[in-house]
Amino acid sequence: MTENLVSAARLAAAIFESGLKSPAEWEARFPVRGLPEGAMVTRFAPSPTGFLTLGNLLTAFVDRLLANTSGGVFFLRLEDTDKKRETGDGVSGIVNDMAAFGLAIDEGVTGFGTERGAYGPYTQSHRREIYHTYAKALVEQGLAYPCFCSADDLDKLRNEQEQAGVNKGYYGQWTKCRNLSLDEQLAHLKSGEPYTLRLRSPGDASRKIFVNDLVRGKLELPEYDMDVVLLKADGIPTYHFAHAVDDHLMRVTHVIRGDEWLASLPLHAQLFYLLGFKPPKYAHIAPMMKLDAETGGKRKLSKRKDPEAAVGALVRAGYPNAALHEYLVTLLNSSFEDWRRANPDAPLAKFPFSLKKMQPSGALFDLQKLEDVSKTVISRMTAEQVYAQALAWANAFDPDLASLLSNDPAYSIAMLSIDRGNKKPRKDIARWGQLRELYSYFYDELFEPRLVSAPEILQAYLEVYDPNDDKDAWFAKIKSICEPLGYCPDVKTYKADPDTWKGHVSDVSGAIRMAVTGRENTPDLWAVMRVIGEARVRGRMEEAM
RNA sequence: GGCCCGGUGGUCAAGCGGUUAAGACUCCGCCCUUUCACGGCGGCAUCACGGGUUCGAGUCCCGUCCGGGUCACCA
Repeated sequence: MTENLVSAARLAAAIFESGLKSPAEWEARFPVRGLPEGAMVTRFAPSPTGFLTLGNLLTAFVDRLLANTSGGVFFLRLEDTDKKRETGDGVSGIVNDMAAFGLAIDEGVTGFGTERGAYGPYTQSHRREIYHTYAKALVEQGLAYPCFCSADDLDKLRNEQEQAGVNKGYYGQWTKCRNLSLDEQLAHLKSGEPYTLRLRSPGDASRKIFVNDLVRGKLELPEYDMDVVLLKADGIPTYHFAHAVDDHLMRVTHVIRGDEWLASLPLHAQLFYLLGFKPPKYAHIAPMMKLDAETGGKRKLSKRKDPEAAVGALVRAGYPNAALHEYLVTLLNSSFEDWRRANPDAPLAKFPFSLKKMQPSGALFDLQKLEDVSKTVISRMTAEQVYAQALAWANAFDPDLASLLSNDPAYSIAMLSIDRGNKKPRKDIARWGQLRELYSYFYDELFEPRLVSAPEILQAYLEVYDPNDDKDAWFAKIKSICEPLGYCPDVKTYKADPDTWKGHVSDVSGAIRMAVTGRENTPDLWAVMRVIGEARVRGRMEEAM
């Protein structure tokens, strides 16, 4: 036994550079966080490959929610251990998308090459020394060994296994490098051939382990028995090893990730155990899905195929963050809709979000539902809030609209106040990008005049029009011009005997609406006319005749 | 193929052995309404299938089928 340990120490010394810190030193440098009981530490750990979709953001959103509701910490870590996929600055896109989406981080990566927080570095490529410390410790305990198999060797191995109809992988009898003698290992090392560092797994696939997942509950899975690669030939860790080391040292309590990681849970459990770490709690959440137009089936939301689901595209379209957030919570916990109805004005953070209430299978990204949620969210805003947010959006994406809006703020706010602030607010705006189209007639620059087929209506109305009329007087006048022109002032009367009339009040007000706004569909006409003012009303009506 | 996870209306879903199987979105009717909306009411489910267990089963068990994931020096 001691003999073995001595060998292991010699092997470790031959593999690793000298002067490495000890695990204890890292432990001391990243102490357990002094957070109150129950506070959750969560992290979002994407690989830096550019922008994010709503689906990607789903896990980050859960992370943020959990940290918020528990008084914990949420940070951003970069998993840039795959140098083959490196694409320059893949960081800024992610940071920008998160910021645009309204997801703040407490610590971690803040931009290309910048970060803040006491548990860094938060970029894996800068943590090499730390990984090597722990890798060395594993080697010293005989729990890891260098593997000199080349990519070709491994291909051959897989072929053999395929032929034999047996599970593929580096395990059991197939582990060529596992039982090399120290002298053989040293000789290989000395020759300078590339090698990886593999785990000497004590697992036995015929045994079961029980792991707990916060979404799915208790899971029975086979023990992990593969000698996975811990350190690649370039000395950079694989995801699995980095996950264990980082989440332990960064004192993460809850790992929220896509359910594609479920299968590696036994490996991770083993890694934490062998490293002597307390494992975090896990929640594997299903990815957001999309109905595939070609196959007709569900498939994971993809950056490439679903550009409309990219965070940048959603923000550009003008969905308010609050709407995006509410939509996501609706997807996460369906009980949210009931809660929201009961607490229309409560902040989202007050919602008792529960991982257990999440559906284990993937939900479809539903743009219509998003639109509806967004309309409701916006309908509950005050005119001032709508103005501020719409203007901020327009400043970024539609400068012409921005100048129209800000030209006369009081006017714009008056426009946005129509049918708003009452118990049944109008639900017309789903995204700021619709504002230009929806409210165009309030601005002469955007107004598109339309000819009205019944000019006599306009003529008659112009004679009685008084901009100072209150709503009842206004409405009475509309009715008063109906009959002389052959229109029925009362809808029910009209319906009882439609043939004796040319139409009813709806046609009369419709003609006026068309002349004044160029639309068939607008908010309350009386209010619209008050806002745009007498001059415009008269001018447009005359023009429409 | 091995292992794992799922399967309640077009969509998101409640439900956890006894319910007329909630609710939301979409769609379609109707009602309310000066218009446009909002809102209200109604319609839209053989709970994947087949066997059990039970007085009784979306709800528990087994099998089948279907969907997804995973088996990399990618994450």
